[in-house]
Amino acid sequence: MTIPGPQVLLVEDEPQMRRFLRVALESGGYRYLEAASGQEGLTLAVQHRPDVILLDLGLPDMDGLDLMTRLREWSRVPVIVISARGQETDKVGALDVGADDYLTKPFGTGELLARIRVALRHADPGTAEDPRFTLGRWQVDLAKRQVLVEGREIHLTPLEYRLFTTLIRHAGKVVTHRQLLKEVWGGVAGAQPLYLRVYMAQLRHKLEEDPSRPRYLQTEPGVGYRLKTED
Amino acid sequence: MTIPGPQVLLVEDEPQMRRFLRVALESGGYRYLEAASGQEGLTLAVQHRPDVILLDLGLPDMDGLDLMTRLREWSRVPVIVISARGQETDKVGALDVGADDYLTKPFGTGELLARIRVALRHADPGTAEDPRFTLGRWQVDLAKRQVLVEGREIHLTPLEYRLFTTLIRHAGKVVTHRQLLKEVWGGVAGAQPLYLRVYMAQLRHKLEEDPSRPRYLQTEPGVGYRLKTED
DNA sequence: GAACGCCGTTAAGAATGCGTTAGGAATCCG
DNA sequence: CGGATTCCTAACGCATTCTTAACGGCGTTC
Repeated sequence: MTIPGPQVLLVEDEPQMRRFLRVALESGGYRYLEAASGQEGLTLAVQHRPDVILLDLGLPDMDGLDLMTRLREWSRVPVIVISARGQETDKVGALDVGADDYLTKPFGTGELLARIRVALRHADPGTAEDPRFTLGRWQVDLAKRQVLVEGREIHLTPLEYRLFTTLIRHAGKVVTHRQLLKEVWGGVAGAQPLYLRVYMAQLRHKLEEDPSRPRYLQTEPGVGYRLKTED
Repeated sequence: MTIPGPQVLLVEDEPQMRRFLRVALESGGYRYLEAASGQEGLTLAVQHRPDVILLDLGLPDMDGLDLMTRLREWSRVPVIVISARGQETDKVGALDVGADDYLTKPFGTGELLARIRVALRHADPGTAEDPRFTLGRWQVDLAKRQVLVEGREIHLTPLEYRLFTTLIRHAGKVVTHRQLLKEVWGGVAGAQPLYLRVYMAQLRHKLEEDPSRPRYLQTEPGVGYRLKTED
């Protein structure tokens, strides 16, 4: 399965150029949206909130700079201007009304895609919500290195956390003693299976409702441990 | 008199080009800083924290892409590459290791200045919007470089401020010792975890209500520190 | 039913990491 | 050049974390 990529809106009146860019963008993994006029471009921008806009300045119905100005009244979506006009005054004008980049035709698709990546990088720092691993009463935010049990934060020591996240990475599957020792203790010589018993007990105390009868942190006798996912 | 403008660091080995750009930048209202080699460029970046870096890829002592990579280990300062090489692979390579823009020589000063304005706009997420960070009794105005605790202004030394804002930028997340040392001390060789203990103690004394039991500036033993956000 | 293997639990000492203080070096600024 | 600020470094005590050992329960085997 593919995660739907960022959405790109192309505002361009020439059908030939649209076809060309559509292929480039879709094969680059982006969701594609197009408008043949400035009006349509504004409408689509409102409706779909694209992640990047590619804007041709030479539109039939309205001036590209006007479109930029109208757009910037309510949105800061990155705009990459693509234009046949390479005059410096054109570039400066577009950049100063809020465009983020200016590409002069003709340009290579490689460069275009690279500049789109830059634009997305700029926009990203706000939109990124941390992915969370959720199981029963537990919520684990791997980016924050934070473990919540029923919304309350639980403190785990470095080894506890590594053991827990190792089980999470292999959620549902049995992880052997040997593998756990390797991944958590990093192949240090003295690592013994005894450590696992001690730390699993600590984890159960901190995380399980009834530590003596664990619901998720299960033992596979003679083999290893596993984090049970379904119930 | 003029308010000191943003500071621009130029990394460029050709004296002629340096003279040309110096005039352009200073008459454009920017504070100007120059380095003739990659090493010097990195050093000046650490010491002066420029607002924008103009980087010529053709340096005598080190590859421009290496410089980008080293820089991006601890800083997100906008970098505009200026290069005589206009090949698409060069552009894509530079943009993908973290450059924000790529200008091919020769270029006009008007365009350069406009692209610098774009870069500054990105770095400062909107002068129209709050560059302010609020948490509990604290108010941080990142634009003014001002920290208020219950409305009273608290003076932080440069390193204290950098450490604090680094934690703010990763608010909620654990920032490892290594990462903090890189971002605050700029990857200088002698940086030791001891520094962090000393400066965290100072920050807590200046900012926390009960420095011995910090509410926000929390320690993650064996890992790093974190600015706890209430959620 | 005793012996054994495997696991969970607890606790205590060892090792490590952390907070704190303070003094001297380095730097900045007038 | 002198004073003030800021930074670096070392030392010490305390807290946390890791390691290790001892003991008891449970099931299986002989």
